[in-house]
Formats: sequence, structure tokens, C-alpha cells
Amino acid sequence: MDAEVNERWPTVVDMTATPATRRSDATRAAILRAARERFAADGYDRATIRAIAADARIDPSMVMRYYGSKEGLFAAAAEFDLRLPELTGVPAGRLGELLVRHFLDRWEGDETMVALLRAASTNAGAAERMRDVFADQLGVAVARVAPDPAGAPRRAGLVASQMLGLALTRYVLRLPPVADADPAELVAWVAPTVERYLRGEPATPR
Amino acid sequence: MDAEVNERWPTVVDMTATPATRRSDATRAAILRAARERFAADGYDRATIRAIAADARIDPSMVMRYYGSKEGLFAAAAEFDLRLPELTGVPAGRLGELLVRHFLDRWEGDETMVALLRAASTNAGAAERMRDVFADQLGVAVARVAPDPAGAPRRAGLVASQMLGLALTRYVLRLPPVADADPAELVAWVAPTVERYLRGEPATPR
DNA sequence: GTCGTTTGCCAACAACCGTTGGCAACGGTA
DNA sequence: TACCGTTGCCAACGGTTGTTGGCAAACGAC
Repeated sequence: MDAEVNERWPTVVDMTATPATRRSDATRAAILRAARERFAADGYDRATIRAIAADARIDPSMVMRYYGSKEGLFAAAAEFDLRLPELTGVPAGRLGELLVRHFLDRWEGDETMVALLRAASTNAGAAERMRDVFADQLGVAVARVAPDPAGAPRRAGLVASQMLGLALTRYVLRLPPVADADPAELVAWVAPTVERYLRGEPATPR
Repeated sequence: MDAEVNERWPTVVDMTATPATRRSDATRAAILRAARERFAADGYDRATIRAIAADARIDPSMVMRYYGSKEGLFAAAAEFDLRLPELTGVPAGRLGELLVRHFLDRWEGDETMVALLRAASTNAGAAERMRDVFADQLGVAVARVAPDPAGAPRRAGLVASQMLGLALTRYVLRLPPVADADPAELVAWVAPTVERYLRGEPATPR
């Protein structure tokens, strides 16, 4: 299964006093950067190792040596932290605004999330990672501010549905009214939705 | 470009008095059904013509003859009509409920939409069709009920972001709190969001 | 300088893909 | 009957993919 990835330090003795640099680290980083770009632009299947290697100006076989397989490369490239701010103590009515603005900022500045989203449609591993990101990171953050502990997972799921829908229509599908909108305007429209999902009255089927 | 698809009637004379049946129609339908299933389950790239042909129990070359190319097959399989009901005249406060319920019903009963959604992440043609479906069908329906003509496209885009986000988290990512939820409960939670996007006060950035 | 490790490239493999052309069987028409 | 368009399968093509093994250069430790 695991292809004996070269991921350990030289035996016996360190190369330098500062432990964390090898000559190949620049190559590793270049591969990772090119991989994120390609996965974000093309999705998992269409992003080929050959194209990624060409972008990083190295041989395709280097990708295999450093990351073991295409799946391994993707796993490394799709490491993602939502970097959610602390939500407790945010004044009533400001939580939605804070969250929507944070998501938009986070996505504009880091294409990893778009790569993960594009890949998750066809790659089972990417979908699972997406589930983990939202269940773990968003899930626990929401649990700390939800008025009802039992309802927290559903509230988090609803927030995820709106935020991922926003990301899908804006960055992947590029639906014009959403893709061209000013971020501040999107925040103004969507914030009340998120606020209600987080702290509003539990909805009951009629 | 077009591969001379065999899509016309026998020359000179009809085979039968009823014009619309050929012996191959059953095969065509079987291909289309298998294609929708595969595209929905695997996305555009991973759904191979060979696999679709195997599901339909015919030779892969038949797919080419009847649909010209893989792109042509997808175009035929991803024909989709939202079948939106008439929205004008719906009493205030009931529009969101009606729409959310309609979308959920439409998606549970027809996997075409999921196929389109999965494929749209990596296939440019699928993304364009998705844009068209929501701009044309949802766009015009929303324009008839929006209080401000100029704001209608944005309102439609926001509704699309929430509805597609729901489809993504429920049917593609299968995020547990959304995928396992009772449809009625989802309607209760999401309907007010859609109602506000459709007819609420225009949001202004602060 | 010498030796072992690291870094990189090249060439190739096996598998799979969409696509094509040809050929046999069938089924109505005359 | 002979004929001709339709339906279907088979075998193969050219291209691309992930992946592998070997070899040459660069490098650091001694």
C-alpha cells in the first residue's frame, strides 16, 4: 500500500544545526503550490501529475518520490484549516456577518478550498475530507454558540449548505449574479441567514 | 465538429404509419438511462463510455453512433427542466416553502440534476448548462415575483446559492446532518431564507 | 580525494480511454 | 426472390494516464 515515501531525515546525523531544511524542500513546495493550482482549476481527474510537474518545472517521477501517489499528493495539497475565529462573546446579531465575511476572505486568499470543493464532486477521499472539515471545525465552533446542544449539528449543516452553496456558485459555477457581486453586498444578504441558522428559533415542520 | 450523427428518419418513406418508433429507440433509452446513472454517480470524467455501454448491455460503439461523442451523450443525458410552478399569486410568506419543497421533490425523483451538479465541477459544458438552467428558468420565475426589477437577478442568484448548496451537501457530499434530515424539517429551516431572498428588503452593505 | 546519500531526469511499462471502420445478421420493401 | 437501410458486435487505432527502475550529476561527511 504505502510506497515507502522518502519522508524521514538522514539517518544517524542531522545535515545542519537547523533541523528543518533540505535541499529538496523548495521542490516539494513548488510541487504543492502547482498541485493546489491545478486541482483548483481542473478538479482531481483532469489535473494530471504530468501537468503539475510541468508547472513546478520538475520531472513527474519526482512527484511520485516525494508524495507516493496522486492520492498522496492530493491529500497533502488539500490540507485545509478554516481558521474560524472565536465565536463566543460575539454580540447578538453580529455572528452571521462575522462568519460570512470570514469565509469569503478565507476563500479569496487561498485556493485550497476551491481545489477541495472541485475535487469532492468526483473523488471520495476529497468528499470525506470535506465532511471532516465541516463536521469537526465548523461543527465544534457552532456547538459553542448554539442555544440548543442537540440542535447544533443540524445548525452547522445548514450553515455549511449556505456557505458551500455560495462558494459553488461564486467560484466553481461562476453564476454571474453571485460571481460578480461585491463581497460586502453578499455579506449583507447572507449574514441574516447564517445568523438565524446559528441562533434562531428551531424550525418546526408544519 | 459534428460527427454526422444518425439522427434522421429513413429516406423517402416512413417505416410505419406511427412516425415516432424505431427498433433502436429502446437501445437509445437504455443508453440514456445508464448514462444518467453513471454521470450522477461518478461525474463526467470517471463515467466512461465503456461502463455506460456495459450497463445498457450494448457495445460502446453504439453510443458513438447514436450520440456522436461523449460530450454529445452528456448533452442529451443532462437535459433538465426545473419544472418550476407558477409563482405569481402565491400568498405572502408561502413562496419559500413552496420553492424549497419543489426543489427537494424534483431532485429526489430525478437523478439528472445530481449528474449535472457532479459534472459541472470539472466539465465546462456542464457548468454552462447549469448557469443557463438557473439564469433562464429560475431567473425569469423570480423576475415575476421580485419587488424590484433591477434586483431580480441577484435575488435569483442568492436562491440558487442556497438551493445548490443544499443539493451539494445532501446528495453529493452527503454531510450527515443535511443528508439524514427529514425533507419537511429542511423545508421548515430553509424556506424563510428563500422567502427573504425573493421578496425581502434589499440588503445594503453597512 | 572517496564514499554513500540525495536529487533529478529519462525511457519505458501496462492499463485505460474515446473513437473508428468493417462486417455479419436482421427486417421491411419491392 | 433480391435489395437496401438499420442494428449490433468485434478488433483495433492513437493517445494519455499513473507509475516504475535505472542512471548520472551534485552534495556533504570524513
